Amino acid sequence: MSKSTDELFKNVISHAKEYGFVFPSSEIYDGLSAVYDYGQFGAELKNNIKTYWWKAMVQMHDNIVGIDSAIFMHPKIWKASGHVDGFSDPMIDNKDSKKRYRADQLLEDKIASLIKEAVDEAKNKTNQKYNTRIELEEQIDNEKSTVNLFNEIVSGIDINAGEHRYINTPGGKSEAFNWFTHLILESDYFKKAIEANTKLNEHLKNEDLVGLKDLIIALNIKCPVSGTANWTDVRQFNLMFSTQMGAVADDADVVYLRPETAQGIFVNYLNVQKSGRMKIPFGIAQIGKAFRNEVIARQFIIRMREFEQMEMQYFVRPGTQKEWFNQWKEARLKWHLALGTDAAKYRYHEHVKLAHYADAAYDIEFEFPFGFKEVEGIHSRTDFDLSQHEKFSGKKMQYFDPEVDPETGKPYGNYVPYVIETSIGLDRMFLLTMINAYEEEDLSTEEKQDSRTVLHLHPCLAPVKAAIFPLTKKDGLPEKAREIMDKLKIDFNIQYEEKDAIGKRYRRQDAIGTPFCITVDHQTLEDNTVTIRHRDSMQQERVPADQLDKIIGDLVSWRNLLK
RNA sequence: GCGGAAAUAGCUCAGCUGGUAGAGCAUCAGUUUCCCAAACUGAAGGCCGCGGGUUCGAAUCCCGUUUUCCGCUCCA
Repeated sequence: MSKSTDELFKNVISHAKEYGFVFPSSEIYDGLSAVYDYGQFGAELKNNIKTYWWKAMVQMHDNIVGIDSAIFMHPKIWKASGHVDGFSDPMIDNKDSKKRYRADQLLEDKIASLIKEAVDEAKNKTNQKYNTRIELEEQIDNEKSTVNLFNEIVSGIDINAGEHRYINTPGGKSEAFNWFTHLILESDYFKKAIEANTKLNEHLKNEDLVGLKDLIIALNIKCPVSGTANWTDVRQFNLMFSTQMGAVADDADVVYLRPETAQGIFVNYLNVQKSGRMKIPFGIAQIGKAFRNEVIARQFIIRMREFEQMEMQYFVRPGTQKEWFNQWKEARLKWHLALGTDAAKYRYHEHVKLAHYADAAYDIEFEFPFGFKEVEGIHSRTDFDLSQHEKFSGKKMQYFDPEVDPETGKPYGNYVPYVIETSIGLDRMFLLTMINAYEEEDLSTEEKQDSRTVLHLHPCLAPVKAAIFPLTKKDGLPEKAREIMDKLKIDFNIQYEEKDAIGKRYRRQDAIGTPFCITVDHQTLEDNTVTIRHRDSMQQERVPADQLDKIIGDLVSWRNLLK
């Protein structure tokens, strides 16, 4: 990060606070870490971003509907979704290097390296004994594949039955290969690894943090950075917030604050499908808050404990997920670019390591001053979520598809739909919009140094659509200006200002991104025309006052973004 | 959570080797002004982050603490 971009980010943050966009939460009580409040203009801007999304997703698609599900949900939902297990990681710190690790990953790595020792040893011995060259294929001769090999051996899969996957011997796999696997299974390294693996799984299952630490000590695992085994205790990091439901403390059940809005959609999939008579493919959209106890939550509103998501889950026929995935990937980037953002600031990032539920995943990333960061994710979630809920709830999540498959000539029939998810972080989108709009413009001439800070917000998103100024606050100009404002404020968010020099008022509106300033002068009293000044060009034009609603209406119309 | 830095008016900061708290902008009340900031007069605004210690005396020195920033660690 260069000095100047670093500076830019800081300036945007202080601008956001100074002009009523974003305030630190509970500031008068020293603040609450990683929680922020949206101020008077921030709330407007945020609402406008939501409206843009909702219109683009729901209003513009006749097969997508929106819901608003509760933040509290049945605790079993989070078991089904995998959040209860996946969202609480055992962590351990090395006291010398100050590095933090996931305890389970440290152990898995150690187990993998033990297996590798066993395999290498067996390989060498086999090569000696049979005077042959057994080579592990390249693709499995690394740690990850070693773990796979290990898992297959452990789970009793007969590797002899497989193809030439593990061993590449010129003379076939028969005797040398058997000897090789025999050596592995007999190896002390391997036995140690199996034992460690068994214990690891046991401790994880029982949430035995002490056991995990003991195991790390017993295996003499060292920090890769400091090289010491000077570890802290293993601690549990719960990434879900919990609270109690029920007024009487004794009877209260633990419920979680949802860590994502998606599950609210999945558990209502049947309700929406039936009550709306939805036909596949169809989508369910939702905007709502979600909560995550991040280990480190920083960098302003990019990572908050309480945040808002705009998600759409698109239910499709199995086998068609790839096409839909690609289609939504394109469509979502278009939504971003329609705002006029420089396309070079966006990029796709493909997930190489996929989540347990996904068969494809792309992020849309934006170049923030501190680097490219995910703003939106498009994930192909397969039928994982609905199948899980089918399993945990016992309710059938199937859809009967009466359409005829042209290949078989029969209807597609019953299936659990596949899901394409588009999920955008509203707060990140907000920050992106602010950063992208923010400019410190140098307006200096030879005679005079001058500058202005301006938010080049898209007129559709601007918190205030227009400001009305009487040129001076006498001669009946304020009255005339208020008269014009009263007509406009029915349709638009309007501000009235009469204090300070006209130039200063223009600059104040620039700072909050108001696209248009309307000035009432003496000529207005004569012929009912006003000047309208455009934020970005600073150019003025004189127009009839009674056409303002149409002129402004056209300029801030959603048509400009959605067409 | 660890390490480093910082915290003084709404904002940006000054305040020396301890001696009663300062500026500019912003705000408020007026004056001036027919189109792009910083014109004139006046007013208000501070437990110098919080707690302790040293001292006759602490914004200033010491210790602790909180918050923020910058790194590291985590993030389907």
